[in-house]
Amino acid sequence: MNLKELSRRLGLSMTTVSRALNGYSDVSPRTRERVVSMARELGYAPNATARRLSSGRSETIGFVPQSLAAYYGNPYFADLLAGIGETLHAANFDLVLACVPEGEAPLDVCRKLVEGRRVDGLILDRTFTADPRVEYLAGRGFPFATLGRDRQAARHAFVDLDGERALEMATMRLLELGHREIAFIAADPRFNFVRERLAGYRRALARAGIVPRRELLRHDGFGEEAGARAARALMRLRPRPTALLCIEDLTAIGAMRALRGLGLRPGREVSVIGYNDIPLARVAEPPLSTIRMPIRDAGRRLAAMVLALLDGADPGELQEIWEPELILRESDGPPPDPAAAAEGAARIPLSAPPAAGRRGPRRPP
Amino acid sequence: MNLKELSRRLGLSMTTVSRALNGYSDVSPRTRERVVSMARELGYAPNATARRLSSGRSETIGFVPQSLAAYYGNPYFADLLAGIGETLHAANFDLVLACVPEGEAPLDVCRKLVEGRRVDGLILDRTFTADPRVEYLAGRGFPFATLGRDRQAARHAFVDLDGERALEMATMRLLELGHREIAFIAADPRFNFVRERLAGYRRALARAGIVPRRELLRHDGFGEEAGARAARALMRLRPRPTALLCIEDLTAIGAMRALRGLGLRPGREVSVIGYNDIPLARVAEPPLSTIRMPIRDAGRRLAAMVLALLDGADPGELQEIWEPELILRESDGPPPDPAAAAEGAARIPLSAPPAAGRRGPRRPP
DNA sequence: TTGTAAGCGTTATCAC
DNA sequence: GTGATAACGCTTACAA
Repeated sequence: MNLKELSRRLGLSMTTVSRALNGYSDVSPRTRERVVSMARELGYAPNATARRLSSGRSETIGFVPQSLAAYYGNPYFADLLAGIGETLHAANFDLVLACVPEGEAPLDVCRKLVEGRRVDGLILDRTFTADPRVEYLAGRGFPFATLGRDRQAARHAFVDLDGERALEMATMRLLELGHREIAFIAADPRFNFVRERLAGYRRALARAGIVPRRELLRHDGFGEEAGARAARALMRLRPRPTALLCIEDLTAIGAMRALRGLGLRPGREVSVIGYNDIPLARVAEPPLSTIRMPIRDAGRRLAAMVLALLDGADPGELQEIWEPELILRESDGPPPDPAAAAEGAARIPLSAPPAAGRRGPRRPP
Repeated sequence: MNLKELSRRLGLSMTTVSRALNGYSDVSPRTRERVVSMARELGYAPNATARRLSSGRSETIGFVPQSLAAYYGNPYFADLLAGIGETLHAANFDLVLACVPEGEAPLDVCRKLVEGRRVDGLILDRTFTADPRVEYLAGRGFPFATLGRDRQAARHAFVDLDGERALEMATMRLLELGHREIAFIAADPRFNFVRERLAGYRRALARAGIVPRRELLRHDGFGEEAGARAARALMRLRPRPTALLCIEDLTAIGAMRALRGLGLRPGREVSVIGYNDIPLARVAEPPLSTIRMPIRDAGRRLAAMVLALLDGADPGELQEIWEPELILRESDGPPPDPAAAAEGAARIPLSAPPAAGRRGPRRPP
């Protein structure tokens, strides 16, 4: 059953039927009613492909993850997609999920989608500071929105949590608790959000007059395993860090596991703070202090932004930096020996551990 | 740049250019080369929508999850999509992810996709025993494959782990360790996989001459929270179960957490076995014994099956039941008091706890 | 308010 | 080997 057949049966032209069905005003109520009820009766559904070709719109938005691998084992992916999907669904748009296969560049996937006119707009996540996907799309003026900023952010729509501020808050919290040896388990610094968070960490420390030793910063990656590995390495340092900031909750949960394995209680001997507030964070042991990221809402906004772009909105008006919220649970607390930490640790120089007796008191063995 | 313009520049007809580009044999090598190089030079990419309309194929496969909500917090979703996506990508098909909004039926989403001819085939997951999506699609002879069986499974392609066998193995393992009070934290029994696993549990128990008390079976749902809740309730039972089978790993991880909260060590006082072998299972505390589900491979197979269906394959030839593998880690072990468990517990009747002194010895308080 | 007809950019069917 | 030309099923000027 197609439009031609339906109009034939109604004794009307395709034009009139099409307009009746699409809610145009210049069709008589009686005709519309006849058309609609006959369409339902005959089970008519318009052919989306034909509509798309004719209208020049694909009614489809693509999502091109930086790497799906980054989401393996990561529970918040479904929530992001749900937010995007429900918004697109309401607008009768399809969501194409582009899975970038190992060894292929996300840029090539973007290209395929854009040049084949398979999508009207795109959503990107986990932007690199210099992101080839962004350069390409912004260069072409193609409608897109990103989760996270990058160096071209001024030119496109985005939603981002203020990661710099977030890590500043988390670091300040630890400083206020008396920590001085604060480590950061980060990830690949090509990710812009890694840099931002790092900047917040450094800023808070700098304000406290602390330059963190190089060894306190690690770029291990996402996921539990990476967090555990990093934590174990950090615990071998002397002086030993009394607090661990983690790039993501899974990292933090892995780190806490490693700590427990070493007989160190997270939140007591060593504080840990995560990022994202995944469902697991609330029920971790101990419940993880973290930064709340309303990922579902972010998905909704991203989809809405792309839709707005298609309606001619200005990308400059579609840039949102959300204020972070620090969720304090039980994985952070004062360092075990605040006096020693405050006195000794803060003056450790940037690179090598101090030569014996050269400066400052050493920690008790 | 479109086909017409490209052919004009080449001084060839659209027909020839189209055939040269699509690898037809009846075009001279010289012409093909000219066409291909000119196309690249001018950055020609065919309009997918036009191709789709003309060829009658949408080159798109849809994935309609039973409920995306079931995947919130569930880490294996990305892996499933990766498997589907990489296979489709290789075939130059798009993957449309249909997010079923709360309050809407997955069936309606299927309808929209099928009747609007937006997809050539579908993939479904978490089938109900009586699944409206399946009834609808099978009834129309639409190409689709499911992750999991249902009562119409004979009529369509599917991949499934043999859940009945899996739970039989898990239950037998516990019986061999000496457990007799074995609880099952299940989920909504409309899911066919819940029924299958339940059947395996019952079969193994029956073979050991055990009819489980009704209270030992719970239908709490997925996720950590549900698992924790169920475990706490089960631990209030007398006699107390010495082992917990869980419908999914997250459930099991939640259950283990609750046990620890009650001062019970998983793998010692109470054994726990999960299902799926998500990455978290390996690093849980203690490492979780579970059933391995190669979800990525399942995604790959499902996509390949739908593609095969489009090439005319017979659904009856595309039905795979995979043999489960029990992964033994540290969350299972003998019951704390095997003698008492073996003697007393097995004879508890099905429904109510025994009236005092009516039959069998009671457990020591 | 309704109808005619020209696209949309391909692929497919024929002739030549 | 190559080229007209007709679909594909819809939307949308424009005409009536």
